[in-house]
Amino acid sequence: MPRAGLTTDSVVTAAGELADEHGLDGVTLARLAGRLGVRPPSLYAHVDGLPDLRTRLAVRGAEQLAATLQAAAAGLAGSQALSAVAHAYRAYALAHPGSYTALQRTTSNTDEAAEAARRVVAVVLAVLAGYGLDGEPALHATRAIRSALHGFVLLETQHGFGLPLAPDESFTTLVSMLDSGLRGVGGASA
Amino acid sequence: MPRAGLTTDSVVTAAGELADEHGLDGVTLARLAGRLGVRPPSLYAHVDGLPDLRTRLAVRGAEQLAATLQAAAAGLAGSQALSAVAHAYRAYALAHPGSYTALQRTTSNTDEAAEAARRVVAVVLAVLAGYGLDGEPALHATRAIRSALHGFVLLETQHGFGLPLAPDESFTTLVSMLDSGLRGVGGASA
DNA sequence: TGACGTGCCTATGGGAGTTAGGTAAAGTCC
DNA sequence: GGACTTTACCTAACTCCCATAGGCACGTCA
Repeated sequence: MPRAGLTTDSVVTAAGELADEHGLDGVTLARLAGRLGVRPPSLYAHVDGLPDLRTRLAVRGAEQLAATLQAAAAGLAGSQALSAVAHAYRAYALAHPGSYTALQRTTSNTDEAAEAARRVVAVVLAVLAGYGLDGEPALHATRAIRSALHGFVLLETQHGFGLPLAPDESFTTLVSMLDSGLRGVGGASA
Repeated sequence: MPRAGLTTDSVVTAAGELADEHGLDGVTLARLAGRLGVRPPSLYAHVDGLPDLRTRLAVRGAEQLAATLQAAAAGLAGSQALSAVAHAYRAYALAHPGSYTALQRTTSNTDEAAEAARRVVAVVLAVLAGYGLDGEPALHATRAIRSALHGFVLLETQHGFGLPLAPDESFTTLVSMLDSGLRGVGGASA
């Protein structure tokens, strides 16, 4: 029997595809092994069990998200930067729902995950500088923005919006609320 | 052997406690049966398996949340109402993390779940009326508010905030951003 | 007091994650 | 090019979970 030629990277990649198709809970070692043409125990040579696999998915997702946001914000400032980052954030989550869920559900904070999270925060902080915010108030505002984007995307991907109302417009409303919210808070403290 | 005297209600209540202690994924029929002094199959007399139990947890959580928000908003308007609702929302999620997770993850939309969701939306819409918002813009704003609260609470309960920064202040920042965001959007369209 | 409904039980099956130990393919050194 | 080492993958087996089927005994009501 020829070897499948797996690596940790190819296993995690396949798991990501599985997560985007069947949801994060649909990622089982049995199904993943089936897709890779291998028996479940063989995966343990590349990944240390299901929790480790989930952590790796989360780290990969965080890194991709951070890179996406950095690229989106490049060369922009103020409202334009905020809007670009927000839409890039949402686009990533919609395109990779499984990875996004994984990245949210991580409890084990590895160094790589922390590093990716730091990059995301850095991008938002750079945007906030355009609103005259820095220091501790900027950190609080970062949390607020992150919360809003995260919540919206989660509700949207998990079909939490009951009403038949265009999500695009709702998202635009959210972004402009954040924009004027930042001007209100920033204007008071800057 | 004396009977345990279970009812559907007592089973769901115990499951809610379990969810708040061990997380929603920690709610297994085996563990639940152990807590109730009963064998796992006995639970099927009161609940139709694990998915049904999760749905019931979600419905109960949604009803409790709606009632909490209604009580918090009573007699208030404008910024005060917004702040009261927001803080009540966060307090409920922090006090009942398991139920809150369940209420978020529901995919099966029963009539009761829809009704509870409708009540939550109604409370927020009433608050928005104080900002001069109604109709479709109010619905979009409702989604925005819900997203922000939901995202914050999720990040907080799942320890998504890496930095050692007081969450209370971050939340206050979020609420005031929403407040000025609503004034910005509301003033433009009302 | 006897029959009935039903709450809870044991027994059983199937599927998932995980570990232990074996086999054969791929790489390495003389 | 042949022998040794490494390692990718396998089968077998264990545990824990959800779920179903069928049986026993408790409580009620005529």
